[in-house]
Amino acid sequence: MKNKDIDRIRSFNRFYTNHIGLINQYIYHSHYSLPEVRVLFELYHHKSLTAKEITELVSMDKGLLSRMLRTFEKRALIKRETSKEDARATNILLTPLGRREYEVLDKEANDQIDNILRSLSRKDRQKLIDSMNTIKKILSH
Amino acid sequence: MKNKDIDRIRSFNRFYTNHIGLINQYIYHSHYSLPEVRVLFELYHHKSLTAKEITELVSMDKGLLSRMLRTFEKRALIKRETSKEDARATNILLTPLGRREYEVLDKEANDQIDNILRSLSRKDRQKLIDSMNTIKKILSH
DNA sequence: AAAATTAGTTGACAAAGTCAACTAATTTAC
DNA sequence: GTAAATTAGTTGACTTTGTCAACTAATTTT
Repeated sequence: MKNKDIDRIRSFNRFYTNHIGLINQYIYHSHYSLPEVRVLFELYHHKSLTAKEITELVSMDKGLLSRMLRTFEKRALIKRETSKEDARATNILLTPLGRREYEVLDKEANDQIDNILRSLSRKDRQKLIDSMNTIKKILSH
Repeated sequence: MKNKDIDRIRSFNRFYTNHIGLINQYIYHSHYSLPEVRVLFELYHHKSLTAKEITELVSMDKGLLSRMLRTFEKRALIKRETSKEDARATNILLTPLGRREYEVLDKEANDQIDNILRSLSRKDRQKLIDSMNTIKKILSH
């Protein structure tokens, strides 16, 4: 039955939106906002990115990002290097301090998930991860 | 391996946040914002709610909700009735127009999901829903 | 070499959310 | 039974987040 399927999926979407919201609250209470964490995440996992690339990765307005990067720069979290190939573009990368800051957030996020996993049996944990992988694979087409 | 599990879950969370974001964009382009849709959803599924109850259901600031309800009232989407039992509280319910408006949004959301399901084989569809139910059950404890 | 495009910055603004003070109604506690 | 405390909802002031368009400087395209 198709309609029932749709309802189940929408119900899951509501449920999971809520679930992720609860998880994010935690990191949210650091002095980084969620969009800031996402940008730091991308910078951490890429060595170097242009502002353009970041806006695409996290689908953020370039004006907004520009200001965010300025505050990151003031806090010495990032370093900018004008691209050799194209002087319009700037390569942005985390400073050692920026990397350390991200690692704190990363640790908090890990702990958060770890707390949830801890409350589950090994069997449920495996089922959870299998289900997530299944969903990801199916929806990635 | 626990760390790998954590990574997989975080990866799924990023993936699904993004996925839901894409789905929501669609409804977002109606003239209702996401929080507005959530409030309409709750009102649609409850006949009558107090403002207090709504703030709890969608975890929204009461000031913000108060203003939102005022605009809903101006657009004749809701009706308010002072509670007989407690004159501080107001029972809020959708007008017939409000219900029709929500049904349009609901239809759009269904179509959105339906489009995704359409692209899947029956087998994948079943696996997708099973996985969602599994996750929901495991994480609801 | 002029015209069009692109990366990033800036300013003006709109939308969303937070917080505390306030009113009116209702409990609670003496 | 009445004063004090609590509760539902409104309002105002403010912050944060996001949008949009104009602008500068560099680079392609024609």
